[in-house]
Amino acid sequence: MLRNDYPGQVCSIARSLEVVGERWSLLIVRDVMNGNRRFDELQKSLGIARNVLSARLQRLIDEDILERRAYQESPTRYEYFLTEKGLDLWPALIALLNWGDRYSPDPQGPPMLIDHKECGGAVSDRGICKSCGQALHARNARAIPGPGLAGAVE
Amino acid sequence: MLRNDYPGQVCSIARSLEVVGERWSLLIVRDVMNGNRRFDELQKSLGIARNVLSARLQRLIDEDILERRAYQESPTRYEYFLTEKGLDLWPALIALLNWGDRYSPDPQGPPMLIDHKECGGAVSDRGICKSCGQALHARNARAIPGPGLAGAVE
DNA sequence: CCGACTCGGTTGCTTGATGCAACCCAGTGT
DNA sequence: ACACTGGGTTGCATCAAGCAACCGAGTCGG
Repeated sequence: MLRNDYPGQVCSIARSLEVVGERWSLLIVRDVMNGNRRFDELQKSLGIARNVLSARLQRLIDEDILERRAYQESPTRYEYFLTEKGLDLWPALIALLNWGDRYSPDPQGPPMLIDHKECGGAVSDRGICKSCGQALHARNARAIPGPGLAGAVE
Repeated sequence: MLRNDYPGQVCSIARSLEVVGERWSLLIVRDVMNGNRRFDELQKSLGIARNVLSARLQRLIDEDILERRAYQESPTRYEYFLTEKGLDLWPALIALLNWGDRYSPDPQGPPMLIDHKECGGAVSDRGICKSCGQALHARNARAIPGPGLAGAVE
C-alpha cells in the first residue's frame, strides 16, 4: 500500500488495514511468529529490500505489534518479538492461510500446516482445533512444513 | 501494495495477499458484501481514485472474486457481485474487524456490528455465533451500523 | 433540437512508496 | 591487516496511487 490511511473510512477493517495492510507487514508478522526474529533472517526469508524491512519493523514497533530486544551486547544485536497485540493477529493469518490453501492450491498440497501443540489436531479456517474443539491462539498452535514445501526446497 | 507478487514465497498467506493484499482490495470486497455494487457507489463510499477502482475491480474479476453483471440495457449499466471465492473471504474480514475493534477502538464503540441473521446473536472473532454456536458465513451474517458510526455521520 | 445529467469508465500528469545496490559502523575472528 | 557479521542508512530509478479532466451512450426537460 502506498499511503497507510483510508481517509473517511469509519470501519474497523479499514483501521486494521491502515496498520497491517501495507505490503510485507503481515508476512513479517507471520515470519516472526514462525521464529524468524533477526533482521538478516527476515530479509533473506522474505526477499524484501533492506530499507523497506527497516521501515516496516519500525512501523510495527510504533504500532506496538513488535518489540525489539537486544540478545547480546558488544556488539549489540537485536531480535524482534510479537507483543500480545501482534500475537492476536493469528486468527486473521489463519483465515488468509486457509483461503489461500483452498483457492490457490499447491498441486503437492499445502506448503504449511498448522496444528494444535497439545493434541496435534489440525486447525480449521476459524482457528479451532479439529480434534479437541478448542479455539486456538498463536501460543498453542504451531506451524509445520507441509507437503507443498518439499517441491520448492529441492 | 505495489507489486502484487512476493517472489520466492511458498506460503498460502503470501498467495492470498498476492490476490487481496493490494491497497483497497479487501475494502472493496467488504463494500460489495455490504451491498455497494455499483461503480459510483463504491467510488463515493471508499473515496478511492476512479482509475484505481477500475483496475482493482478488473483484477478481482480476473481472480474470480467478483463477477460483473448488467442490471439494465441501453444504456448498459453494471453491478458487481461476489463469487463463492469472494464470499469465502468473510472469515478473514471478520478476524481483521475484531482485531481493529480490540486494538483501535472507537471511543463511541464499534462502527460496525455483525450479527447472525437467523438468531440475532453477536459474532465472535472466529466468525462463530455467540448465542447459538454456529460457524457463520457471509450469507447468514449481516452488518449493522454500530454506535461508533453515529459520531461520524453527524 | 439543444443542453444538462447519469453511469461507467479512460487518459495524463504529479507525487510518493518500493526495489536495488552501495555504503557505513562496531566488533570479532585469523 | 583483512575479511566477515549483524543491523542497518543513503541515493537513485521505477512503478503504482491520487487527482482532475475528458469521453461516450443514453435519458430527461424545455
